[in-house]
Amino acid sequence: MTEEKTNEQTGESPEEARRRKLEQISALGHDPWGHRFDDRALIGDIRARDGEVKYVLEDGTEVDLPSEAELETVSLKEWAAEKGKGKLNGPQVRAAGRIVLHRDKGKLQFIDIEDWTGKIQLFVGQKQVGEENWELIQCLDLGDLIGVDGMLRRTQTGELSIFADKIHFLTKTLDPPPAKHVGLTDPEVRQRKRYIDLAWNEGVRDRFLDRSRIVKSVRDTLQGQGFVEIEGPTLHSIAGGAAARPFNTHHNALDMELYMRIALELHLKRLMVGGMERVFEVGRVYRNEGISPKHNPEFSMLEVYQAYGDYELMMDLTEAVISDAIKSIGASETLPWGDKEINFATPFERKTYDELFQIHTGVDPHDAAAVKAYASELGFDVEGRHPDVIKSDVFEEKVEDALVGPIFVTDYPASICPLTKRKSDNPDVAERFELFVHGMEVANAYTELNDPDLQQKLFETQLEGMSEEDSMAKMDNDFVTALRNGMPPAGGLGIGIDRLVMLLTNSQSIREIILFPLLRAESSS
RNA sequence: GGGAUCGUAGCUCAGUCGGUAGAGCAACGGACUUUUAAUCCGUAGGUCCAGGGUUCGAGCCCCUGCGAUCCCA
Repeated sequence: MTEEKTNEQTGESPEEARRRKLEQISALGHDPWGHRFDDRALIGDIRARDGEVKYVLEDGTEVDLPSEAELETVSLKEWAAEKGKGKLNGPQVRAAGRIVLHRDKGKLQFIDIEDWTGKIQLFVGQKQVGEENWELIQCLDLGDLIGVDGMLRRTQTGELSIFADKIHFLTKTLDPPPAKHVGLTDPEVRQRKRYIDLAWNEGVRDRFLDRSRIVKSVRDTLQGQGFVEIEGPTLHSIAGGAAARPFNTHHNALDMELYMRIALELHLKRLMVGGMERVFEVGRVYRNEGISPKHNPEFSMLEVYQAYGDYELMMDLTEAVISDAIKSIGASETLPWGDKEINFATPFERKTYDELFQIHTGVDPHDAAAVKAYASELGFDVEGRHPDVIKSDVFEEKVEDALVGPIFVTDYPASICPLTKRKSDNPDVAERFELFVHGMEVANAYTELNDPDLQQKLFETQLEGMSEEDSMAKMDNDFVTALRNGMPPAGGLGIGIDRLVMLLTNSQSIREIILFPLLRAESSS
């Protein structure tokens, strides 16, 4: 403690070193926080210009360079020696990006920079950039943002590189990056500090860019079929349209209890009454329930309604939306899913609820007593509960997890579908399907119920053994009134955007595809 | 809500039986004008998640709390 520190480098923390260099950058007359930097090309586009790099012989003849594959076997140096005396020439380029790797060879440095289209190596020599710029280059740290002007060429080993004429300083990074090539692994920190995860962990940024492409593709597919996107309210006075516990909130001026929406359904249907014949909304819904690898309290839903349609049409639409989304991220119909695969070739398999029930349980779905006995064996509480609720419990337990899919499960028991039209030849069966893939419910669709009297009755009917918050049957008089004004027969479809993105990007956790998933508040201690 | 596992340097991780706190990367000083996770020499860096307990002695054992991950409900 009393020992005197004789060496000025003693005890300097990474941050102190960076702050020292920040001061130095200012002292050299540069703004350590940078400024507008025009005319830079994206690194991906610069890399695509590799064909413009030529070997120019002394007589002025330009020779194409060997391909990347050939350079695996022959060094560029040997290749050039064979061609005769000459020099490499390429286009003048300007790039900007984050320093992700740094190899210091004294009077020569190799700096890898990255933007959101790719990485490229900078060849930076003291003699080439000049003394003044070289001093600035001594102040660079991993993570800093820089710009570069230089010629696109290849090094002796064949690596496509920008041979720097000048380095521009664009922004200092005070925190050191995570371990190179290992990155940030702690899942908590990855989510709390998503910026580090995005900047440094392989594939994270691409996954979120894919998410954006998928959402865009969904919109394009629907708009291409004449659907119109709308924005419904997120604050609802009745949390209807789905069976879920809502978040409660309050409007002060109106002194009114409100709920964050749990579904988009009922307002989109009101629009159908108003003559919006093909509408959809992609939006956030909020469900005050548990958090799991498949559940985040806020998530994104697509709901689509098509006048004069039905659930069969919604199956075709689901296939189109998913097929187009796969194309939009440049993927193929067969996608990896962990150590398994998913084959999204259309048409997807279709089987009825009862068929699947029979197959996976061996119990006759029409024999209520047998189903009840089977459920009892599985440990379900069966007394005083509606037969269809019992059947639904068994279905979720024994069938859903077993479904590999993609498979459309069709024709659900009507009593658990209060917003769905019944089959004209069988009022006990609802024209509904759900799409399952590897046990995950991805889509849910109905031929929409448009009979106001039946809708009112179903809202009034609580199924035995179902708590109010687990039930979709919540009276919404305003919605029933809307139906009295004539909603066309229609097909309606809901797709869980997050789950679709999970499946298409091989992400087993929803937290990998939601930028900022809900986390417990950090303790202040 | 229940169970299991985890929390150690900026990052990734070791830490034996309870006995002086360790490595790699990053950082700092030095050498190097064609490197590829560059290499080589040297230096520094710790609230072992928090609080309590047991003990001569706790990163390690016990309790409580906080946070995380997975499984189950």
